[in-house]
Amino acid sequence: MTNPGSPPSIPTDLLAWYDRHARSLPWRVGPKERARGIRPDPYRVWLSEIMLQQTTVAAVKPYFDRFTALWPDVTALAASPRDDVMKAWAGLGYYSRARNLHACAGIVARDHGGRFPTTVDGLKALPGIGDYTAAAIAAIAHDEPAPVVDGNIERVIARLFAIETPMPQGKKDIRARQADLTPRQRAGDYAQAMMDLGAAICTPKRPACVLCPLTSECVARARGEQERFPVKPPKANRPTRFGAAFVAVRGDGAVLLRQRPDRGLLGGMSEPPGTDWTGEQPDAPVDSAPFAADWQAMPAPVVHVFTHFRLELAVYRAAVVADTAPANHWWSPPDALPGEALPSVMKKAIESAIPGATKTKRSRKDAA
DNA sequence: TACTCGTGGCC
DNA sequence: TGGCCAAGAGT
Repeated sequence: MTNPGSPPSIPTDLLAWYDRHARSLPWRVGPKERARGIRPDPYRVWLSEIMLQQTTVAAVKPYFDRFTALWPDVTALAASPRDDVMKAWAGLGYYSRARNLHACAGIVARDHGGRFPTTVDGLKALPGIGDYTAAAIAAIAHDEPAPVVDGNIERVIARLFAIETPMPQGKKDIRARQADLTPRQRAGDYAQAMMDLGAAICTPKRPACVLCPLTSECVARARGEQERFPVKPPKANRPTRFGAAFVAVRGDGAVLLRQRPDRGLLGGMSEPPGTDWTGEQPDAPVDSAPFAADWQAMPAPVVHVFTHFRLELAVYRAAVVADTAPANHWWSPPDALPGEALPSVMKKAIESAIPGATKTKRSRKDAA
């Protein structure tokens, strides 16, 4: 697929800009080092790309540092219990990424001798690696001229060529444009340059066109309607669901937890026992408690917004005397609670019942 | 294809 | 304040 209208100066101008303005990131080999022949570690490229899926750079940084300290290479990650990975991922969201991360590490360690495939097709065969991530790893780690298209690049190209087809149908055209633009040399730097441009200059709102190295080549800019692209359909409404969570506290401060099923929402993560989440306010949630106790309702529900619904979670607390836990439940003592695989919504629920319980002693002291 | 799947920051 | 958005993948 070729697009004769693509000015060949776009990759050249962009790489010249990148040489001066590349962001310094923990997982990145910058253009200067890259020119000296330093190659990125495919493990670190892979790990960062998985973490960065639908997630901001600022949110990823501390997780990337922790993961690489705990697991310096893919063999170490594969050898670790999956629950340790889920605990380290807690709070980052999209938990299927953590499950697939561990599965992928196992396959690379056992079936590929600890080395990642170098081709797009080989990478795409691995769990958690789709079109974008396969192209990104091939380009960044191996300088393969694979067409990388993420949300940033989609926006940049939609504006450069004023692509009117609404997303996601327009992705096909954008991918063809990107395949045509991607240079045979410095494909990894080119992909990262496009993403940096989208993140820093060609932003969704109020793009800084006066600072853009491609401003003279941008069709949308020439028409003065850069913010109209990419064209997207209107979004569906977010319904509200209701549920209840039961925070049982033992005399020593331990909290009763259970593990969620492996698939679906928050799959494989931990939580206090609770009701299902439904579209209606439950009449008597206490009837659904894991056991009879003096359940005290917290004054306000925890409100949490997921991608496609909003949750109002009524939280109940009870002091209980117990030396056993129901099947598939366990008592998590105070010093273990901050390290549990608790998604943010469940940390919020526990915090509303026991302020400070999910924070480490150090972070509590730092906050004070 | 269209839906599911988290979280936090921004204006 | 709430809608939008972020280096998407799996089904």
